[in-house]
Amino acid sequence: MLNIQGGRGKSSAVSLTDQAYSQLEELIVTVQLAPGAVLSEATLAARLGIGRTPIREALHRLAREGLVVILPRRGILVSEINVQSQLRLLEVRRKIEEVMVTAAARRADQAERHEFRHIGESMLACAAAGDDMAFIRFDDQFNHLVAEACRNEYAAKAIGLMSGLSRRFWFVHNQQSTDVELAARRHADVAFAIADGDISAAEAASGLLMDYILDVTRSSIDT
Amino acid sequence: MLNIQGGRGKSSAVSLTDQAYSQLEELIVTVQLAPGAVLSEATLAARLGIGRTPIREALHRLAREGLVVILPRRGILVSEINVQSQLRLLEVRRKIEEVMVTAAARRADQAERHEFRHIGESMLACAAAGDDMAFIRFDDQFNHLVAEACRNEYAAKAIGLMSGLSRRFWFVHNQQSTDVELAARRHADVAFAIADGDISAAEAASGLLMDYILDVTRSSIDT
DNA sequence: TCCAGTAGTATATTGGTGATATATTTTCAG
DNA sequence: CTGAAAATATATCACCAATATACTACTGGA
Repeated sequence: MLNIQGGRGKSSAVSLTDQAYSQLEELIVTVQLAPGAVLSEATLAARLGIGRTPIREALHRLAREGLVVILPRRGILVSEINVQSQLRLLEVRRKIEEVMVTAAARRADQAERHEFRHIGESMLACAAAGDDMAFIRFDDQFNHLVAEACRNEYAAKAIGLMSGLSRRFWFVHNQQSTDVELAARRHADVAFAIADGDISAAEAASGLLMDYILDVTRSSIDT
Repeated sequence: MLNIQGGRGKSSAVSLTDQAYSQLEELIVTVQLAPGAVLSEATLAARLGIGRTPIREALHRLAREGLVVILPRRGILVSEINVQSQLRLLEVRRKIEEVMVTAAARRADQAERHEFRHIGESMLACAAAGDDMAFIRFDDQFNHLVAEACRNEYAAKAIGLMSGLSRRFWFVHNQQSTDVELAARRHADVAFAIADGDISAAEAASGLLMDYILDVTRSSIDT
């Protein structure tokens, strides 16, 4: 039989597949593995010091997210960065974020609302201090908190499909063309609206945030 | 080296993983593998007559879609059907479908518009004839056509994440409570709006279709 | 002779199998 | 009731198979 309830024991043990996935995603998102780079399961297995099976499963996950392309029996290559593709991604990401943000404004508990306010204020502080790296960390926290507070696992999973490509695009283009002050303002407005439970304000702020991201994405065509 | 362009040769060869995935999804969606059923990689491998590796990869895909739950080192079970969960799913599916349908109305080519009209008319004919099974097949065609015509791979993938759970829910509940006439009317309105390239009509029709699906889902609570 | 084209062979890479290691639950003796 | 051991399941590994490309030698014609 099977104990359906599941153990209260630590299920935190991270599988090698998860480790491989995290490491590879980080390498690709930060373009340490550059777009167009040719990979192989064997090479990566040697590089990360684990067997081929976890590497293989991790690569299939990354392929689903569009970060690598698997050419059966030929090899694996890191996908190219494509602005048109990114614009299509934002077309649907905008709507999903809207759902998540309004749901979070409706459903977040008190602890989460405090956390939203804290993150919003921290983002503004980072912008004032010009600390880009700290801002990016808070942005990560913000995204995870929204995913949890919206109480909608399907929206969270759908966004998760796109987060890798979005993060890589941001990583490559923010260095040159990002206005951290404005980015922080747009994010903080969303965070405060959720903290206040103001649904229509959250929806409006989310729209403005996505407009901003869209502008940055479009402007990257010229550079 | 690696020929990036790739071969013009047939890449249609279906992997065992794909076969296992298709078969298992069908078994679960049609509840031949009932919710709560306990599975194991070894059992399924024997049942489908293939090795454990393809089974394993297929099960991980199904877990992403929420059709099975993997309990690490303990077992695998077919997920339960949950109306509340289905309502959360529809909350986000509604928005993604809206994006896809409006995009399809904007971007479909002539051949696709003809196909949309044909499918819409066929659905109405099925309803008039009371042929449920034929209607379901056209619904499948319709969904695939929308995914292709909207020219947005990210929306298509996001919907794909949810299609398994949606199909199973429909499979279980339609036998008792579906009004095929109305379902066909709602679907056909969307199809015709796309065929005409009428974006706002497509958006409105999509909303009505989702309202209908939401009604059916909510009404299943009482039964 | 020299070059283009082609068939055949070698190599590299993923796809897939079955065995082994490890973790979790269950059972049963004390 | 407690704890050790058996049972059972996945997680991982090492190996083999299938296949696509790259390379090489050969052939035929100008």
